[in-house]
Amino acid sequence: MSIDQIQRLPLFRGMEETEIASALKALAATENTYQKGEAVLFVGDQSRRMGLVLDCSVTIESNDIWGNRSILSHVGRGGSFAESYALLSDTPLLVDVVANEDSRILFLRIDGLTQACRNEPVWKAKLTANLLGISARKNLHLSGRSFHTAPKSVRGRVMAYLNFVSLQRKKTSFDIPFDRQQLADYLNVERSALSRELGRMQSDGLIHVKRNHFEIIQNT
Amino acid sequence: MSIDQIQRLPLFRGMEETEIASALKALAATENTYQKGEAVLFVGDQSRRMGLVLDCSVTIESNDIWGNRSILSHVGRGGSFAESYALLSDTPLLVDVVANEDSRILFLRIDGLTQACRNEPVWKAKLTANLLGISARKNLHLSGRSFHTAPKSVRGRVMAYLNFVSLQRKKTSFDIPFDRQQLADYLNVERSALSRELGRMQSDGLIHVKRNHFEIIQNT
DNA sequence: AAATGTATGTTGCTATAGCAACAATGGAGG
DNA sequence: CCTCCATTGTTGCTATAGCAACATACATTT
Repeated sequence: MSIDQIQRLPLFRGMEETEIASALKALAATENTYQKGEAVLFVGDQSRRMGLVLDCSVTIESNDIWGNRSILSHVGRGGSFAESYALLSDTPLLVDVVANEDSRILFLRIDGLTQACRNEPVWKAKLTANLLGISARKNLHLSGRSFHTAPKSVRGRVMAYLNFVSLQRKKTSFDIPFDRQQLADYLNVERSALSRELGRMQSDGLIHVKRNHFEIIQNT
Repeated sequence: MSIDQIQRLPLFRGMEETEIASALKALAATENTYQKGEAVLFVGDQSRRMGLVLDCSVTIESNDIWGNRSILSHVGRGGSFAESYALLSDTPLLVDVVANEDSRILFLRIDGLTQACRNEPVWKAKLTANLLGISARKNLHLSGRSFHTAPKSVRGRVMAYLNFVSLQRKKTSFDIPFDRQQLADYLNVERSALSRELGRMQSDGLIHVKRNHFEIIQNT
């Protein structure tokens, strides 16, 4: 991976090449690849390392005893996951992290990042600041998901989600990173109920759907 | 407020008295009081300041157009809120913050905390590190709420929540910080459906309820 | 203690989400 | 082009969550 690709990652933004090098060394960076569907981290794991998605994407999900999956979020290229668990390293994971496609993941050992030491290196301060921003953003994402699952009706949830994506992309026509089952699991509804409702919304003239491409039709 | 009370706040943990003084000054700390039910922050606000609960508690909630409330979290004494919005200061609030009782709030201007400057003062590094920990913890709380609202049945949600509180307090008998309506709004269910289900769970011998005191009955 | 207001419990009705089982569609590979 | 497999759509049944309206219990004030 080229250095300026790394510099573009949110985590390393604003850092000099030499600083990144020090950081990667101090954080015991290791890379790993995962096949589609393979678990990157498991419920119950106590990871001291956070993950950084170098290629493709992963899904953060919770699976209960009866096999019901609930998707908490989707992390794309450049995104990170398990920072919270790594920082609070005594807390076992409450979620699974699963590769969506064949993915490349960089692991960084960030416990100890919050232990202040004398003569702190510059890279550490920058990295902490970046991580703080990332954590803040993740908070908003998690809140976002709460909003998308708050409405009681399937239609309400779909609208909340599509509306959000549309605002984010600043387009009324867009792809979503989920297939039907995943979208259902993200919105906490039944797949068949979702399909049914999407059909109804389409005949009601609210949206146009094809596979994972959506278009929101403006009410004139 | 006495200095060692302040030092016990998670945000200022591990900081010397002089460091805290510098920090409070640099963060333009201001205090304010709110009456029960009064809004501390409104949806749409763009606050550059985070809030710190000095006394009593506040609720983070989202109210839709039809008056349906959804409670995202409960922040007690020493807890903080709106850090993410303050750090990402161009992002308008998606939630209301409401005082649960007559509350005292300390506001701190933390935007700019992530802008690195030469010769960073020690207090800044410590504060950033603390804030990172707080943010991480908040992430887990938000995930937690997702788990409590993931089950499709009212009973499932109640059990998920009570189980969690019980584990957290390490007791099978405890008070919860919500009244019925608030618990219903936290779990995203109807208050009457919640009451009905609590009754059923009681006659099924799963729990014992009185007002906001709960007891989980062990299945022998 | 009476009175008032708020919180909680109760209940019948109805809409709809979940479920299961099956059908159709679309893509990938031979 | 055909086959196979994964994804998506369809549909009838049933349980239950939501809703509304009312009843009861509890707390607070005078």
